[in-house]
Amino acid sequence: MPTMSDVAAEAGVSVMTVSNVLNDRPKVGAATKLRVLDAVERLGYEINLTARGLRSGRTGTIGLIVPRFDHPYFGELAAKLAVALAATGRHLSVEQSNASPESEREALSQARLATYDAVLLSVVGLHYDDVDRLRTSKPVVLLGEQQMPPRFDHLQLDNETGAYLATRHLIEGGARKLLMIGGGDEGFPSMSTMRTVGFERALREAGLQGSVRPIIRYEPADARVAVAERLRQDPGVDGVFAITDQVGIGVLAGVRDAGLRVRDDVQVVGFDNLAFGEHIDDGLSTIDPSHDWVVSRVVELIDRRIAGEQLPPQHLTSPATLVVRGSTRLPG
Amino acid sequence: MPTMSDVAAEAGVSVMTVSNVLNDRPKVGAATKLRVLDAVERLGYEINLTARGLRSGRTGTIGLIVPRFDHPYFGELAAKLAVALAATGRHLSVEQSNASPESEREALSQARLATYDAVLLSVVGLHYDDVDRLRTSKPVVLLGEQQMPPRFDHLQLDNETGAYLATRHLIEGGARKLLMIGGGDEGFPSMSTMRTVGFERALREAGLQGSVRPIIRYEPADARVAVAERLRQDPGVDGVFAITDQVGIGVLAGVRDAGLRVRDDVQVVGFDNLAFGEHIDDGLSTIDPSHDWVVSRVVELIDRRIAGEQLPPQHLTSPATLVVRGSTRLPG
DNA sequence: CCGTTGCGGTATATCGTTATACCGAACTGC
DNA sequence: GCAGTTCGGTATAACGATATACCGCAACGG
Repeated sequence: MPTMSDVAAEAGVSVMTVSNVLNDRPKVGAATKLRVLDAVERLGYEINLTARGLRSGRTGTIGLIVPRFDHPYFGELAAKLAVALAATGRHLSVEQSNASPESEREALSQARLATYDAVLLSVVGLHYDDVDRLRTSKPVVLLGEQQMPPRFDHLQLDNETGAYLATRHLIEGGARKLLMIGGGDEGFPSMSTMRTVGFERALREAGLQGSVRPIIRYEPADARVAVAERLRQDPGVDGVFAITDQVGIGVLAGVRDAGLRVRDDVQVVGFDNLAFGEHIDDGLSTIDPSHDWVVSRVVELIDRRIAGEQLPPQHLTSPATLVVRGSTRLPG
Repeated sequence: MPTMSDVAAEAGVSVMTVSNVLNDRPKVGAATKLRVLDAVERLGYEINLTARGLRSGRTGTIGLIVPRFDHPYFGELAAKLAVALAATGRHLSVEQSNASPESEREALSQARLATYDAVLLSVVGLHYDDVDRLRTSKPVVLLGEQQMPPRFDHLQLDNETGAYLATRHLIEGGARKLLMIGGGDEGFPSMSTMRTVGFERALREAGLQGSVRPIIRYEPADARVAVAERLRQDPGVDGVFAITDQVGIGVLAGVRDAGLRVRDDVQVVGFDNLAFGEHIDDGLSTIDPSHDWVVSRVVELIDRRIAGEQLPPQHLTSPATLVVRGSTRLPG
């Protein structure tokens, strides 16, 4: 592969001039510019990003580290981030943190982080200490609902309000005996804790009782079994708040497994507004996490951080809004 | 951030010795090794991957380029690849090719590809010429159903057999008037063409007629409208082959929109075996693309390519198997 | 006692860029 | 006519690793 020197020789100029042309730096004459571009064309030259990165310290690439690739939530977020970053001339590269314990350490190592201009770290499933250990010279923005060291920029969702809205919606649609699948107070303000708090606030406000059935993994299969079992034990349940849409799929299936009808017998609402929710059964009502809001904040924030702007750690909370579909009843 | 020189100074050895220790190269004494590791610890040194990459030409990272992050098919494949690669000490980094036309060019540029030890390129949505233009010194493995330049390693699915199995299964369950949603002969052996061929082979074998309703985007929403419309025009349809599971979701919804029952009135089978298919309604019957098979082939192949082994371009076809769930009837 | 071998370790060049400083020629203003 | 700018361009030294070649010393065989 040709290098910049080859191009310089071909065009009869110095390497710096080639570099200047390729980076649109000012001090280069029109005629020279053409000669260089011509030589680039003839040799099929393309820049070596590794060398550029080493010398300049910038790579043009933003890293996004997610716990897993095969969860639609991250896929949908990543897709939107990629588009938004592309618009600012940056490039998104996504890594999975929990392919193995070993690979998690590696993905979070200073060495790996340093290959990016900035890192977006989805903290779901990470521990406070894992993140606190992070040493890095590059900007890091945390994403997701988990308590984390305050020295980082951190964007999260308004879990409590979202859960409150979801639950209130169930109640307004006539539910009187409510069940939350997933969730439970974990003793610190995690996603699970905060959504449970919101669930309980809505119940309290309405003077109703409800119960929480925690599950270990937020997977459809686990939720399905848990909800079916519970509905058989406790047939009066007429409203289920699923902690995520992924859990919600399982809840819909579990309601059917128990021989009941979604909506008419048991209303169901999820959380996350994943794309498939629109087409499952008559649609899964849910809480929208405002990905677009998050994405534009993130892009703005890393722009400023990369530019070296000094500002205190930003802790932002994105709004949660209710999306009504066929798994719940409208009030009245 | 400390560099290798700092560590060398701290330990009272040369940089090469530090490098030798850190890379587990033989020619270093036990005592020296300890001194170096100790210095590394004290300084909190981590290697600069960019510098290593520049000098050695290897990065330890494999790139996976997918058309979009927000499609579960790629998420599921990427997750399995990440795990399998982690086991061989490599690291997976995923990029999206179609965030914008601009970013597609960039993702496929020699410059970008050169930052990886090998590149896995999902060719769905790419044109023959886009891929044919690819110039790269690194191994590239193509993934997916699309006709592509034969000089590349290429893994695809046995689309024809998969579609045949799906269709035969519908027929065995009693379907007599079949409809394929998505698909159509595109004039070259694309995924759409091959799945359509398989569909038609099964029909021919059974002496039945069927029709194909192409759709532009393989999205639930488009499929839903298309299938509902068709079922109203043509009420006798009792079996639908959806070209993908994603389309299948839409078909299930469309069948209900048309006032019919999935399975009892209209059997439905999809393709891809996406995770959510197990929990939608009573489960969506589908064709499994043998991701595990693909993943182990890919890992093996890039191992050999990276080792510099010379072998002719590998064109492999993964087996397709039927997964029966609640959207179809068992024969008899 | 001397040539050889092997072990532990080092000096130096190099990967392909960009940052920095500097330089010569042409132009400007007075 | 000369100092001061501006413009176009270059030489050189990094960035932080690794590849290569080489070196000193102890052990060893004959």
